[in-house]
Amino acid sequence: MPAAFAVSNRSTVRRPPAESAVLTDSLAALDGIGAVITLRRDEPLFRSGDCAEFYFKVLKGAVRGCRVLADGRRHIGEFFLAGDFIGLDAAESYAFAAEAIVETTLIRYSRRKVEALAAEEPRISQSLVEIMRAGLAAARERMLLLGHMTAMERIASFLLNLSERRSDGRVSLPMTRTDIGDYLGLTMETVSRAFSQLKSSGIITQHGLHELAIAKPAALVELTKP
Amino acid sequence: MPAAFAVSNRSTVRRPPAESAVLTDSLAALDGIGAVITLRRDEPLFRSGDCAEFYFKVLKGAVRGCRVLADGRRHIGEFFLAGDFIGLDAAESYAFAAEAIVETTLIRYSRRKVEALAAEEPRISQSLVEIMRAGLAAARERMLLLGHMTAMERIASFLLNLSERRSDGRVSLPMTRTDIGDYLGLTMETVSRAFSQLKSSGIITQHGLHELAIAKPAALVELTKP
DNA sequence: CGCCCATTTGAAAATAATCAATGGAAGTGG
DNA sequence: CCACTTCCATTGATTATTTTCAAATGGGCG
Repeated sequence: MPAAFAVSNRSTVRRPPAESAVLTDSLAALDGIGAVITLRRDEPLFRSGDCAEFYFKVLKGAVRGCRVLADGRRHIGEFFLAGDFIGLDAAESYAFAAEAIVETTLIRYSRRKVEALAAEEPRISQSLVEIMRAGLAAARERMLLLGHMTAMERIASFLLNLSERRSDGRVSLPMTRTDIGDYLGLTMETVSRAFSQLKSSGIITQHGLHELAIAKPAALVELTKP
Repeated sequence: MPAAFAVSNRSTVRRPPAESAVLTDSLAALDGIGAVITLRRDEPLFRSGDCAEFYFKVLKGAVRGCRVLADGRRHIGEFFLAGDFIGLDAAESYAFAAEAIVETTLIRYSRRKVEALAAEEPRISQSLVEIMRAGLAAARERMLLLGHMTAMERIASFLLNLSERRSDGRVSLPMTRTDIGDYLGLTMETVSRAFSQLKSSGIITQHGLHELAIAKPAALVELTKP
């Protein structure tokens, strides 16, 4: 039962520039058939099990893709930020719920129309396969992180991934500490302690609760490998 | 940098019977263009970074897909058993190394030929996308397992997944305890202790080191959820 | 038959989770 | 606009699970 996943154009996965240009170009053709929608904080985009009628692209804001386990534990499979696609990999229904973390605007594409376009334009279906490949690669990186990294290594990797989405060495964290914990397989307290430690060692500086700057990127990279 | 992944026809991912029939049928067309190869125990199929010239299908035996971290820790991304495809999702080069766990026979397909076939036969490329979707879904399940499950929950899930590949309630474990640990994000010792506990509570019985039977499947299912 | 390597088991140490309390920011309503 | 309320974040102390270190057992392969 496949589900939603994210790939941004400034992807966290390194890819030859030419290829991502192709990807951006051919998918730009989709924008004509999309409708813009807006979600308020904590508003659901879809629920797990809903018929997967649409694809989405985040324009502004942030969305979390999450599942709730039998005993109440929550797992966040993905954060979708500006530029990310949601639901490209769904089968008949979504396997995750998606909720806005902050006020968010998205483009909503009819899956049916996208598939019709893709059938005519091989370049579009090729782009979709590329996006799935990148999603798979990202999922593998995360498996490695979740299976073999310590708390600090996970936090450091997480911050570096987010920082790749901006050019100014800053990181926006619209989500709560609990969200981050559920994403990294840690508790809120462990996340908070790691942040405090990074602050006191001068590796990061905080500018409001939801924005911070990476003062020593090299030191952070060191922390990702033990 | 995408890599290899596994999907069997008796997939661990539940899918409507009609769909998997389509998948099996259209991919059977590939068998004509494949060559059979054999690997001895611990022999590499390919290394990380090798040009991804081929796809493979396991006929008999078992293969592990693994990466080695900077400090020597090893991560196993996937076990490929009979029926599984390897390398379908690779880009230009393989992102994982693949090694035979025991003596293994595979079919080797030229990637170029498969892609030519897929370009002519939309059903084939559709099947490839389906396989990638299933691979992505499996990767998500594993992220959940690695991020939010205890040692015993991981072992129980692992054994149940393997048991779905056979109809007789038995499980073959061609890999070592260390392999299993590297796959589940645990140490060899923790894996061994969990097995001992399952044996002493009568949930599993051992028939040789590399084969066991699940005596109380329901009890094992209970252990996957806390 | 014997050696070697994987496994099992035990005890100690470390990492992260849990429990608990305080502090602070954001949002609500008067 | 301010005060109140609520939720989120931080910090501390304790507990639990898993890892690490170490030794002994056992099976499989030559």
